[in-house]
Amino acid sequence: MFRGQFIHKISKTGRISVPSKFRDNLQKKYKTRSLVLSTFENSIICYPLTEWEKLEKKILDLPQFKRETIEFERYLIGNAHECEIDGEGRIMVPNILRNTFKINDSAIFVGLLSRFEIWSEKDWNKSVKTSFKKFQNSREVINEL
Amino acid sequence: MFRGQFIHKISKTGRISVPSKFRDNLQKKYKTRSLVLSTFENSIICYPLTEWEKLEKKILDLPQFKRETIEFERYLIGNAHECEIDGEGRIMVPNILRNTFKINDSAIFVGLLSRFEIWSEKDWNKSVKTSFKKFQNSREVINEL
DNA sequence: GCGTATTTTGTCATATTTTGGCATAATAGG
DNA sequence: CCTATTATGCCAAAATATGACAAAATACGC
Repeated sequence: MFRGQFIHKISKTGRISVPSKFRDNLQKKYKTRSLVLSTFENSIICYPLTEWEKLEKKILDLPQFKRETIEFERYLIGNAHECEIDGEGRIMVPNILRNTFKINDSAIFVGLLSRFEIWSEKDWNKSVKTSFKKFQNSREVINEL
Repeated sequence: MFRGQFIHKISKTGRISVPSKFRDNLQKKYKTRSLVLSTFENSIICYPLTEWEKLEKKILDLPQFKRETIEFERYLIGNAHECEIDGEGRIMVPNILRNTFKINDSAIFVGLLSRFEIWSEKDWNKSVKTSFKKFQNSREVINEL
């Protein structure tokens, strides 16, 4: 499972090393060295390739001309890029995604069980400020846990 | 069961020894040498790995694009780090958590039955001052005991 | 209270991870 | 086809985590 937060430097060319714990999990649990990066809310969302493909299968079952399907696809699939992890444990974050989220110097990796997110420091800090409050609200929903 | 309070020194690198009573309980009752540390209110919350994984399983069943799920995950999972107890009974507290709660010199371990918390001395002392009053209020609510 | 056993803490050496730099390869644009 | 730009592979330095050992502090039994 992907968990926790890690802050890493990103090179001028968009290279960044994936946290080693994430890499281990990727290898052991998902048997892959590839990630699919896409956009979601204010950050880059990252799926193990194998998980992403499951998601695609589910999306294929949605009614293909329904407005919601198309809009969901344009957003999630239309921004998806496959990235392989190199020998040093790094990936290249595509420019389009980097520019969209203004990820320049450092980036925060945030584990979310079966996937993780990459945030710009600035946006993450902004989101953290309200995160406990949001958590409090979401807690109501998840009372039975 | 985890009970009571213990104060321990934390090294510059973030290493701290887990109270031996907690270690014994972890081994005997939960059959693990690993903890998961996360944030909750004003301290680091610590679960035996085996208990934590039960929680994760429940979370995995929630709809993954729903707002509440994500906000819950970002807060609880996004701050969760697995820590193994080493040969000397110590764990490494990740920098991110240490910085969040300003745990620098000494830390207080507080047992809460199936889990425990790690506090900075300062915050713990602050919380102690109001804790009897809070207890008085909570007493009204906890009727069925 | 005293001696022994256990627990906690400090230090150092080693291993792993992350980062930066550079040379080469691939690609796109003119 | 040549050039400019971007991507990739490789190496090494820096930063960080881990393991081992030993000293200090504390708890325990007598």
